[in-house]
Amino acid sequence: MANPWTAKMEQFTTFSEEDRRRLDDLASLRRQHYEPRQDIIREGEHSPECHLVLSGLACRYKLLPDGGRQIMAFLVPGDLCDAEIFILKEMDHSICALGPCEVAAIPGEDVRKLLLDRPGIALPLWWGTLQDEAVLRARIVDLGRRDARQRIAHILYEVLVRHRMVDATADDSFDWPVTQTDLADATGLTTVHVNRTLQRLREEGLIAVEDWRVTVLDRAGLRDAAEFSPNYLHLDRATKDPRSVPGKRVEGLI
Amino acid sequence: MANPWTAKMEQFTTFSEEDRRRLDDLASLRRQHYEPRQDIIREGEHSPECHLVLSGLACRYKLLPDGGRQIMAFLVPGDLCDAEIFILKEMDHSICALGPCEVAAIPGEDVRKLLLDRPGIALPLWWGTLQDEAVLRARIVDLGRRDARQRIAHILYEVLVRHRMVDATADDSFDWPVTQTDLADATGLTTVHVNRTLQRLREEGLIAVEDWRVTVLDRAGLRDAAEFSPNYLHLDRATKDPRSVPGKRVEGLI
DNA sequence: CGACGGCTTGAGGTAAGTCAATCCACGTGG
DNA sequence: CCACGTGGATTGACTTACCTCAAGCCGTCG
Repeated sequence: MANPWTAKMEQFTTFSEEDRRRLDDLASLRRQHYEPRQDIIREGEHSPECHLVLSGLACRYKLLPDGGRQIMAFLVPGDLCDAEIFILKEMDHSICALGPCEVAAIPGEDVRKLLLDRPGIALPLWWGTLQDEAVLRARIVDLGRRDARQRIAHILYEVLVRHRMVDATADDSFDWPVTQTDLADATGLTTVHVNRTLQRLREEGLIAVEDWRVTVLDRAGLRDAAEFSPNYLHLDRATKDPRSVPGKRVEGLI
Repeated sequence: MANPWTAKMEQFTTFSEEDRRRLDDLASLRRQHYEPRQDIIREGEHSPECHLVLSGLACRYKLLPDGGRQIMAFLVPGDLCDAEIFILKEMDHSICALGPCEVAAIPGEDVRKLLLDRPGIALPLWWGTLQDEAVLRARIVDLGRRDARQRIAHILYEVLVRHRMVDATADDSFDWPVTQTDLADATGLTTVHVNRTLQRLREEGLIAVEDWRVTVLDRAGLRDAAEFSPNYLHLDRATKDPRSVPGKRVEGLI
């Protein structure tokens, strides 16, 4: 996977060669490796650089007074962990690598410079944050109005789509270094109930889980089980610039 | 209440006279009135202008295939409804006025011009969207890991704080044109259960509800019931510019 | 080998849901 | 002035999806 950051944004726009080169530079400047279960940034901290997931799976989470944990979002390659550090004094939640992760640390200063030099980049960047926000809203709908089976199906289907968005070679499976306890903390359920619900999705022939990898066996079935409606990902390309290269956008994602 | 938009952003920064004047102009240019239960913008629509709540209470919501509704956020004066229209082709959710609302319709073009003319406004504007996003995450924690009493207490306490943020004269009560059915759709509960839970909060002497107005009788008690932690609102002012007027920020919010 | 983390299973409990009726304030039309 | 309809709040009786507790299983690793 070349640069998942540009790949993600190219669902929305087409970059000039120079734009893409500058983004690639930023993404390869300071590469970091995180071990499974290692925090990338913690609640209350501030960092002069923001973090971009290059490979692996991470999550946004918050710890509760009673020791509980709520996972608010899964981060796939191409997602920014903490764009808020440009503005806010400290993080109001933490980010943790679930499996082994490659991460680019991007100095805030460089992003500011890039936005000045290459004004065409601001919009795709903003689009990315708006998509992230829409993903949060989708989670709210899940937690508020759907049962366990729908919640889990929705998360899995969404992660599949978001993976395929940044990796045109991906098939219907993806790495999933997520314990059932993690999934419980993301869906607002208990481990026990997640276990029984996953069993059911497997029995129904919708998914298979093996060796920390999920395979979607019946894409339409899983989509229906999740009542998945893709509009919130805003994958309809906005710019219709006739000069632009047609190629990059991944088709047939949903 | 003068201009709730600047009042909100002044929790974060201090504007120059000229900045404030320009913002005031935008907020008063095209004033609209919405009746209770009237949609301000609907899922699937696009609008050339974005909407700012000047007075009243509105909500972000999404309709589900089965006819259900999930309210994802309450909008108080000073909140932008649909900043995404600058970027995205269409809304992925709807906004509805809960009570009578005064709304400013701000042409996207004017915002772009303002950002170019007055660069100092970009950061406070961005801060606003980041706060909105943090409010969404708080809702996820609520829905995922808290029981009915905590959820309702948290929403009420948060709305109180956000009101006080934009209205220094506000006491411990606020307009609440929200039916128990609305509150059920926001908390992921049923009307029946919301009813019993509200009764309990009243019996405990934490709140009183009368004539579409909530009065918080025991602020500390409600805060504890909600396990409210204010850090996600990022009310610690970031800029420490010594030239700035000290006055505008509202103290003792929490 | 034992310890451990993650998965699985069973039995029993509870917060919240469902269904259905009643009450009350209101607005409206005859 | 009253009968009526309506939307919202309230209540009771019953059901259920999900939780709790507790044990057992299995592969991995030191």
